[in-house]
Amino acid sequence: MGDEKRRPGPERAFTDAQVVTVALELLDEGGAEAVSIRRIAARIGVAPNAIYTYFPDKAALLRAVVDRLIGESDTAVLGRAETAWRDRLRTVALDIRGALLAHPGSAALLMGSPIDGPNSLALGEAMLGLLADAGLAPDDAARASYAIIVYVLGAIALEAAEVDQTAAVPSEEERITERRATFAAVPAEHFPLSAASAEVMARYIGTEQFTWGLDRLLDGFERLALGR
Amino acid sequence: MGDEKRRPGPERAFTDAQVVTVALELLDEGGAEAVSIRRIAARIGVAPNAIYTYFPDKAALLRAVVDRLIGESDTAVLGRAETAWRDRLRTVALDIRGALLAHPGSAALLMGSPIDGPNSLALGEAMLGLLADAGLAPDDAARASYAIIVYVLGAIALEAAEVDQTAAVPSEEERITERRATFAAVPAEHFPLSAASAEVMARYIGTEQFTWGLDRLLDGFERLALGR
DNA sequence: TCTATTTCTGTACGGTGTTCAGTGATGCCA
DNA sequence: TGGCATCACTGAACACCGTACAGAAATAGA
Repeated sequence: MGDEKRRPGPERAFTDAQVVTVALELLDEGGAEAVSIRRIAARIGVAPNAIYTYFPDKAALLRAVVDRLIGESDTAVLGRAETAWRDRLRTVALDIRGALLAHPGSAALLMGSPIDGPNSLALGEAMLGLLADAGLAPDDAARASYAIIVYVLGAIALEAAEVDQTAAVPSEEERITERRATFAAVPAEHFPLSAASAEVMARYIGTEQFTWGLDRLLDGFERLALGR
Repeated sequence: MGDEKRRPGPERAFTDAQVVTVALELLDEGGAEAVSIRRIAARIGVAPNAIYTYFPDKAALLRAVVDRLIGESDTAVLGRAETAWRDRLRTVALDIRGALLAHPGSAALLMGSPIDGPNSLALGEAMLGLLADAGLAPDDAARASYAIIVYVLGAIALEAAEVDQTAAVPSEEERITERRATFAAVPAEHFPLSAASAEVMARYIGTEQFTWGLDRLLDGFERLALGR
């Protein structure tokens, strides 16, 4: 691990970590489409193609950004065995949701590149341990772990799809208010059930809906663990 | 509804439906990034900016494409009351998954624009009716409906993220084989649980995993419907 | 000291979404 | 019937984008 500074050539003017940091800044300021090689380079103070010294192409850069995002959320609670497994899972799921929703446009990145960086692996490992604690057989634990990731990322992606990525993130309450206006226009004669559920549908993109669905999934796991 | 041909100006040389069709062709041939205004216009045989007569910007165009995709899957089975609600839901979920996975890159579009077109509304309405049949209270039915959409779209998005969008879609078995190679490289000393579950993890992107998670979610709904 | 290697720059290519100012065709109204 | 407002589309341009290629400067090891 100690191979510092042994190659020839001039000193590096910046680092790959710095590139990822700047990419995240741009993501926060202007959404996913504001993350461009040229803009990153300009902010670092370097020619655009200098970036290619560190990443083979833009896709690789975005993969690194995704892994940084995953690593940002605090997953330590997953291993804390003194807390009930259900609470630990809920906490981490909410934590990840919060971390990702704080960066508008992060969902677009998540869905655009495979999630297989080191931080993602560590998260998966922690969840496997937790689900084993919950009483699931190893294979079931793995399947359950992926189902949770699917649910969490799906929820975030759908929430993020509605946010204007070029502006600041509105609060949850603001976003719900806007949706209420949308669903008020649903024609009751064609879609009676939807019209009657307009209020609940407006709240689809809220924390309660998120935990409601998560709890149903966890109920399903529990039934499996108890053998019915 | 009968306002055909009353405005001045020359006849339209093409239709918005045609634009969506061509966009889908390009999506199938070259993935999401092949869908460009200029390419669509070229294929129709028209100047690029002529597209702006029909759509205010590219985002609106993509929204129309998304709704077309949703409408492509056969949701008629949702209303067939003689089949058990669980089977109906499973069938439709699998159908949607199939329809979307047939178009590589469609997931990227789905996650990039809100899903509120007419076809999406119709799908939601059908699911509300079905979940009411299952014995859920109206509010719970709405929440359950969204939870399912979250799960289905999340699963598809994660599967699509791994596919090279510029080539033809590989078969499920091919994709799993590729993942097996990836997870064989997981270091067992750092991630023992993950390494032990490598085979299941390789199969995350398969039909069985998809239905496994869906069944857990449906189990959770059932528990709610039975009042425990 | 020489040489191989590495980092970064300048330049360029082919693409993108979108805007703006025309140009001609059309239906409506006086 | 003539005029006119309205519409569909074109040509040209702008400001970007990712990235390939060639070269210059700097450094480490021989």
